[in-house]
Formats: sequence, C-alpha cells, structure tokens
Amino acid sequence: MLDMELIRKDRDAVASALAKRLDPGEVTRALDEIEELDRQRRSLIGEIDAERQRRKAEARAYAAAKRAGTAPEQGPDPEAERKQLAELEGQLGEVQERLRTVMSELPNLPADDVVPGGKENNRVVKVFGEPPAIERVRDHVELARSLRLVDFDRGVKLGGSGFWMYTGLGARLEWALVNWFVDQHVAAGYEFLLPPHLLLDSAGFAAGQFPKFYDDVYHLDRDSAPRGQFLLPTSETAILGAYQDEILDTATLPLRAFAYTPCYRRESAGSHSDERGTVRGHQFNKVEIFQFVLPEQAEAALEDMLVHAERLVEGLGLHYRRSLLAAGDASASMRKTLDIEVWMPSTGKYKEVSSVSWAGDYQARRASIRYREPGGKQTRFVHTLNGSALATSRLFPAILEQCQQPDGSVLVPEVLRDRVGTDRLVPPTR
RNA sequence: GGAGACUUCGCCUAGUCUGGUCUAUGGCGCCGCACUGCUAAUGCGGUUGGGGUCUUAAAGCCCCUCCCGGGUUCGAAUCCCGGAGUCUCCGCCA
Repeated sequence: MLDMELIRKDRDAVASALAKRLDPGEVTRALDEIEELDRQRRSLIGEIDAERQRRKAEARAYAAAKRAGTAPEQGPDPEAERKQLAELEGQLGEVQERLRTVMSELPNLPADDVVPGGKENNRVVKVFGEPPAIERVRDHVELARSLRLVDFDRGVKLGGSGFWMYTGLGARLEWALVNWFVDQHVAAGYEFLLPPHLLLDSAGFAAGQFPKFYDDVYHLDRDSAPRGQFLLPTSETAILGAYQDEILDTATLPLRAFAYTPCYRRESAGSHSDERGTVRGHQFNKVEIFQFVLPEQAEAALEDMLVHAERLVEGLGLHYRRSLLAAGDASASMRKTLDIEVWMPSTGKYKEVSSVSWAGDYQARRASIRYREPGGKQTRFVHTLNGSALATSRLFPAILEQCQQPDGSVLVPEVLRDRVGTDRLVPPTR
C-alpha cells in the first residue's frame, strides 16, 4: 500500500515512479480516482464528526437535566437524525472500501536505480565463478532418475501432475541443503521460525499477494475454512503476517528471522525444456530470510542479505550471477529486487535460486507493522526485506548438473557430505 | 466436538449485576522534572492507538477506539444478537 499523504503532496513523483511499471494512462486514471475518493472521504468524515459531536452534546445535556430533575420524559429527537447519520456513514463506508480497493491494487514505487521495462531490461551486476567444463552434459532429470534421487512417476501418482517425491540419497541431499541453510542463518543471527503452512487471508493481503495473485494459491474450501485460509506460496507471507498489527520495539531492530516451509503454488507446472524436473512444481522447499528494519537501515540490510545468500551458493561451489531486476519483472510489492541465478549446464541458462527484495514500507503499511520513533512518540512503518536463502528445489538440479562426473555420478559439495552421508552420488546397487 | 469462565489504553487491574459525573480506576514499567556525593529511595507531572481539522511547525480542538461486527437507547466498557480468541473440565485423537 502506498502512502496516501505522499500521493496528496507529491503526486508527480508517485506517477513517474509508477510509470515504470504501469501504462501512464492507467496511472493517471488510478491517481485521479484516488484523489477524488480521498476528497470525498475527508469531507464525509468532517460531516459525520460534526453530527456526532452534536448528538453527544445533546445526550450529555439531557443526562444533566435528568440529574437536576428537569428533564422532559422524551429525550432529544428520536428518529429523524439517526437516519441522516446512518446515510452518511453508509456513504463513507462505500468510499473507503473503494479507496482501499484501488489503493491496494497499486504496486509499490520502484527505487530510483530500478529501470522500467520487463525481463529484457534486467542487468547482470555480478558473476561468480564460471561454468564447469563438462564433456557430455546429462540434465538433472536424467541424473535424478539414474541415481534414483527423485521419483517423478510416483510423485505424480500421489499428488498429480506437478508433484514429485524425493527418494533415498535425493531426499537426504534435499534435506541436507535445508539443514545446512538453517545452520548458516542461525549463525548469522536470524531467528528460526517454523510457521503454520495454512494462513488466513489477511496474511496474504498484508504481503501483497492478494488481491492480485488470489487465484495462484490453493484455498481451502468454504466449509472447512469459513474465514478464508490458503496454503502459503512462500514463508515470506507467514513471517510478515506473524508481526501484523504490532509496534516493534526499536531496540530489537533490525529484526531478523527465517523460516523453512514447503511452498505451494497453483502455477502451471512447466513442460518447457528449462522447467523440467524439480525446477517448477506445485510444491517446493524454500528457506526464506526476512528482516524488519528502520528505514535508514534498509539499504545496508539489502546488501547484507544478498551477500549472505550468495555465500551459500558459493559454499556449494556453484557458478552463479546476480541480476538487478527491471521494474516489470520484480514482484509488485517490492521497490527493488535482485535475483541470484545459478548456472544450469543442460539448458545453458541461469535459473533463479533466490530473489532478494526491499519492500520499503509497502508491506508494513498493509500489515500495519510499526516502530516508535526514539524520543518522539510518533509511530512509523518499518521497512521489510525478504530473500530466498535458498530455494532448494532449484539448487538441487543445479548441483546435480554442475557437479556431475564423466561416469554419471555426482560429487556432493563438501559442506553437505556429512549430512548426505556420502561424498559421491552413485546409482544404487539394488 | 460438549459445557463453563473470561477478553478493559505496554503488563496487571477497578468498573459490567443496577446504562449517564467512565472525558476509564489503581499498581508496575517507561519518559521528564525536582531533591540528592553517585546509585538507590522519594515527590510532582506525563504515558493506548488511529483519523479529521488548524498551522511553516508545535500546541489546540473534534471524532473513533474498553477483543471484532451488528442491534437496543436521547445516551453503551456496561444490555441484546453474531463472530474470534484465551483458560478450565469432559469427549476424541497423532
């Protein structure tokens, strides 16, 4: 949610930032409507407040008269005005509802250094390592099958198209990744959270997933979830929602937390060549890091989180790059997003394993998460940042492909060997 | 799943039966000031959150906020209806 006051005071700045993401005509239309609704809202509030004030005064005068024993048996006018107040309140309700709708559909303002346009305008800003030389590249699906790491067929049998099942050493590798990340985040001072996977709709709204992506998540049917619950598409939603409607103690900021959950998404499972296997599915594992910070801490926190996530990829010995996303390719709630993309030898492309973003106060405003200004009594919205660290189901294929050996085995990254229980993944003997 | 008790401005709490001087009590904590070799103690004052209005700004003024949403009433923390949550007991269960 954008700051209404900013729209009132500096509409032009808001408009030009939004134009990086939206068609200028659409921006003008939205801002015109918002300004008009805002005017109506304030004028209605003025009328209603004045009316209420009058009624309160009357009631108080009547009470005083009653105490003095001079009250008429019938108090102030019974019917007529109540109608009028109800009418005004009804109008206000409609205006506010509409204002909320329009406001909540507006995306965040991209940061100054974020360029307009889509994917094609993303800019690679850093490269780590280089593609390993592999003579005969096997893709991760082939490797996972031959080494019996993932059972795609039985996964589909269980969950339908778009699901898979990790098996044997594959399950251990996936689990080793999750656990190694957990240890790294704890060591970096993040608090470990294991949240519910089923969230109330209010959490989806706060994170900015709703209303826009309402249809992209799994909802429980109305009978079992009268208040509206859905399976979280990322634990970002849970971490943010956990602090909804709270005023955070400034001394605790920056507040760092991370969570591991599977992520459930309805998006169509890919059958393109570069989205085979575990690259895109309806359920995947991800560890998510999150920070609530003072506005002035945000920039440093973003870089801090990026570097932290990148260290994990480096620790696994994988070749990757960092890209600054153009406005149109980043999610709507974010002011700035950088992706960490890992090299996939089979497709010759880089695939996102982490997305690290700074939301400014956009999510905090939707979720009403604030801090008290030191000294002053003002409350202000915190800034939020989130980043995958990392999406294991994307890393898993990257490891298989980048660490594959000429004989068809896969060398396990050193940091995972204890947890996987072997140095090298080879086909099971029976 | 059933029954009962409960939810008050950071925490604890008075007030709810019997609607109006509740514009919400007191304690703790916190902030400021005073006193004091320092600390402590003590005294005085302040301390829910949101919105509107005015203003360069602050202050002020007004409205909302006693879990949430409706209702009754001239008037609701208080009465009625619906919902959420917490606790206790019972039932069921990994």
